[in-house]
Amino acid sequence: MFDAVDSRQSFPRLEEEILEFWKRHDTFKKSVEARPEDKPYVFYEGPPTANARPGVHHVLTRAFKDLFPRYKTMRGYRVPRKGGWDTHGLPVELEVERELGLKSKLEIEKFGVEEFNRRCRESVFRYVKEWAKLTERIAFWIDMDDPYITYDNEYIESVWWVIKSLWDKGLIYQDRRSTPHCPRCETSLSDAEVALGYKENTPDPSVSVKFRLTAESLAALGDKLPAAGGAVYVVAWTTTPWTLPGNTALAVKPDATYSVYEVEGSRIVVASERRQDVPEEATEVATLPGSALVGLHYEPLYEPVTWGVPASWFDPAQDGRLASVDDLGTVENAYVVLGGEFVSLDDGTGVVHVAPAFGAEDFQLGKENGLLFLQPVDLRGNLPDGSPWAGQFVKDADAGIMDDLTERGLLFKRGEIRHTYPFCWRCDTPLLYYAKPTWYIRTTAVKDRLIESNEKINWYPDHIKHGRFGNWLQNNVDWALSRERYWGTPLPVWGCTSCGANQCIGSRVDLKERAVDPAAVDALDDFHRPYIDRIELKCTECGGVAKRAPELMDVWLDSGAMPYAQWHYPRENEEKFRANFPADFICEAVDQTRGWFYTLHAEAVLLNSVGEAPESIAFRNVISTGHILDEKGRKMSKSLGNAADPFEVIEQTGADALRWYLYTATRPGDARRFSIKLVQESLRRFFLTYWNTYSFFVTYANLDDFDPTQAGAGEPTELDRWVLSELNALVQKVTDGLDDYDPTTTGRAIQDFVTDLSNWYVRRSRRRFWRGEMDEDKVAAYQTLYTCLVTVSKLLAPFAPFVAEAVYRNLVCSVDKEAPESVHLTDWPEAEADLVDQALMDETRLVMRVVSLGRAARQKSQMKVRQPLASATAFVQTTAQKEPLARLAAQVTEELNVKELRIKALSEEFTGDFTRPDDVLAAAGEGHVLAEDDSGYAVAVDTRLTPELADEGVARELVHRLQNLRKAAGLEISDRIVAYHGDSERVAAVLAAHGDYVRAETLADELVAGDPPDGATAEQVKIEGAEVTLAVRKA
RNA sequence: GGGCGAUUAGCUCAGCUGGUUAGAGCGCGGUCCUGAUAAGACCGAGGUCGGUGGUUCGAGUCCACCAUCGCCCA
Repeated sequence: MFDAVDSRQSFPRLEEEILEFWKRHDTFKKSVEARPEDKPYVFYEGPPTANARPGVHHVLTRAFKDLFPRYKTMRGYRVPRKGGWDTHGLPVELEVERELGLKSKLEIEKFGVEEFNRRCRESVFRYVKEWAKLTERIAFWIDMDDPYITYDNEYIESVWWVIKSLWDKGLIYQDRRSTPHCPRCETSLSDAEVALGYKENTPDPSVSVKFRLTAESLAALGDKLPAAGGAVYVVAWTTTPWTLPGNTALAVKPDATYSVYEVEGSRIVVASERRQDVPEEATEVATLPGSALVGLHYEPLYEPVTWGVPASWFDPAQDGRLASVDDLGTVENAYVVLGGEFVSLDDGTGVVHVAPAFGAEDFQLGKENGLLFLQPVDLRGNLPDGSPWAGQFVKDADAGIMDDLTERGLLFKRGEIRHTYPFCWRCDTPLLYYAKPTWYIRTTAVKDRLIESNEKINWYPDHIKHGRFGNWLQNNVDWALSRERYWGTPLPVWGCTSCGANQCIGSRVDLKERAVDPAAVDALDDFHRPYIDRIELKCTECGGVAKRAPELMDVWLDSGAMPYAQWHYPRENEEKFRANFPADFICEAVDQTRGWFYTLHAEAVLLNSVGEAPESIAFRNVISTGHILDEKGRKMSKSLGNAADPFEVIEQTGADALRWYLYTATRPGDARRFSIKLVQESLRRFFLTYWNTYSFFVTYANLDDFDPTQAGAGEPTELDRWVLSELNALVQKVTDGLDDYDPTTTGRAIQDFVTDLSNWYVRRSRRRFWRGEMDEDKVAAYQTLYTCLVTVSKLLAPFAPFVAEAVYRNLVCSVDKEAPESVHLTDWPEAEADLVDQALMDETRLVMRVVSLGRAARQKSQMKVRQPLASATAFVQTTAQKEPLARLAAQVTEELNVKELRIKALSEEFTGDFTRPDDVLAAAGEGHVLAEDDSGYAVAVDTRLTPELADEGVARELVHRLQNLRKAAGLEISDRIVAYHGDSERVAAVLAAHGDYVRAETLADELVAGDPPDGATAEQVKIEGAEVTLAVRKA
């Protein structure tokens, strides 16, 4: 006996029971350990940070992350799934800063780094309970008992090893370069981080500024200008007025033509192509080539030296390194006009303002040309004390600077533009490009390998491979590694306080060997700041004392090091690491393209290139999921308040329905609109259909004491063969689809099968289950439906682990004590190719089409289906289609409730290629009503009723009414009844002829004419227009 | 400014290598069926397949340009 199945099952409750079962039986662990160790399938968990609540978008990736390991497990692979937590970095610090009300690094240091970091460590697991709960509730099977945690000393030690491996090959270097800098967090950001924070339509000033040529330069121009006239100004354009105090050069395009205009009493120089930006009243007095301007000097707008800003220059004698300058006059290229092909004439004035302390190109120009270097902005983005805008943030100082220039007559034009500008991805402060010393990984050294090994990775969706990710690799720049912060993996570099030599350590052992006080290293139980900073090393060059470089590492480096660090490789677990590298499968949202996907890839390629990683890829297959949008197509975000709470959804629909929706709604890479209504639809449309089919089976199987292990095979009908053919075709399709990492079309195929199973197979087979005796036909029907339900439960297991489990346990475990106790411990079904009969499947589609047309014809004729008709005539296209349709005619006649199906081929009835419906109708015969479809198939029904047919119709009507009454009376399906009918000659006559039929259908022991007794369930009905009372009571 | 992706019914989505009159589900109106079904069937309303050109005997599908949206880059 199977457990009774409630067709009104609450799925959330069911799932909670299954969760209990899994917990009690340790099913996850068993599913991993049941598979051989020498057949691994490797999954990497991209670690989340548990310092915020999980959302629906986390369910999305986790649903996909869960599916493939489950599938591969059933295919016989061992799939360990080690969890992980990302615990470092700016996001964590910011959260703690907010709580403590700290606003700057100075305040953090006053507060104390030790306590600050302690709080960071605490905060990262603040929402770990919610994460654990969600993980469990959606059946994301992952080992949370032994996760890797990026703040563990072991993890940090492995990350150090990564750096040391690269350091030894010269791939880590420090350089002063223009780096994106967050003035609030006071730290550099990597390209990847900058990419997270671009904002469109950001307003900025757009100003053109006049730089006055020196008298000497004016003289040098000599006769290229008209003799008369006053000062000459070169006009440069910028959107960052605050960088103007740092200006030390201008650049023009040497082969472009520049015009000299006279306007408002002065002469200005602007590229001739930019005439439209000059007032109309300006008159051109001369033109000169850009090359004529190169080498001229101009007067600085500001003299930051007088504010106390130290001056330096790019000393060519020292490879362009910065050297301090006491007297600006000694620098030849101070405030000079340079020539540069990069200068654009598409916007601005054709003259570029150069401030080496800020822009990347500017810095490079400075290096190449021995320019002055002035940095009049501190790391917090404020102007210096001696300046007129002392302590003002640069963006706030813009206005003051523009006012000042206006007053001095040096502002040529002032406006506003809107463009895309980068902001800090965490704290939303506008980023400043800022030249300062930063540590880099020389990823550009392995750029070709990065691109080459990307070819070995299988991307879903595939356009990411050469699109977004490939382009990113093509544009690779060195990875800015260092962060001037507190909570993160410390950079393992120590610099000598006497000779300046740097050394890098790769382990605790290294550290101890080189330490001034080795005992202090033994006593070190936390590798974080400030403790690590207290360790001093002996300089390897001069024997002096080396102190740790103050920087931390980019938190993304932690994440990319996870293949090694999760095992504490190479200090431990060499074999585990080798067995688990690279991953077969990873999955994250598309924003990880330049995040985790890149860091994993970059670190694998780097380590492989220095001989430390066995492969040049970290993962073979990757699914990148799209974003989840709200109902209106907007991105879900906390600030909009439109983020759906996954727990709420699950409470209403269950986790399986949510998972199913996420798999089947759109291809994984596409953005998707989410609403609970859509999840409810997937529940109704798919799960309820499957569940009801299952419930139907159990109801009748229990009535018949059907035991699939004892009953034998029975005698399968064409219908059975058909559905088994469809089933095996489905198994093949699902297997291929999942091998191809495509759960979407695969899930839809399962859905289509279940629809056919319910709406055709079961619908067409119902009577076989109702019939009294257990004959071979009935056994075949049971076995067939049983096979379908059980096989689908296995196919469904990776997608909808709960429902699959419930069906499997009840259908299989209750009758087979030898069977695995969980569907997740079973083997994946094999498609039996010899059961797939394509011709039969095609023929059945033809039957369905004919039935559909027949129903349309009945609809047109206004003849209820309950009323039997003499015949239907099907018009198929070709002679060849007649035979199979005739063979399957019983399915049509039953479904259409006609006595006979006549079959005609259009190709035989008509010649020529055009057939009018009228002709077809005529061919069907008198009294027919016709329906035809777009493809030229047609079915006609004969609407002429004989008295016998009419009687049968009444009998059917009586059965229908009595069945409704049974239901209304709340009777069990197998209860026997006594039926009553009021006085009606018509009814009496019909029952005289069809009484046996009515009794059999309604399980009536007696059909009594006359008034029903008290307690019977009665109803007034109309039979052929006459009122009749019908009633039933339990016999 | 450049790159990638998307744009098909009110909504969510199919539509393979070009091939008659473009589909499904939900929703809406109607009819029917039903002792598994919160279901199902049939009919109907609802589409200039984002736009404009082009290639072709033939374009939702291929090409070019444009528009809108999303993501990414400068």
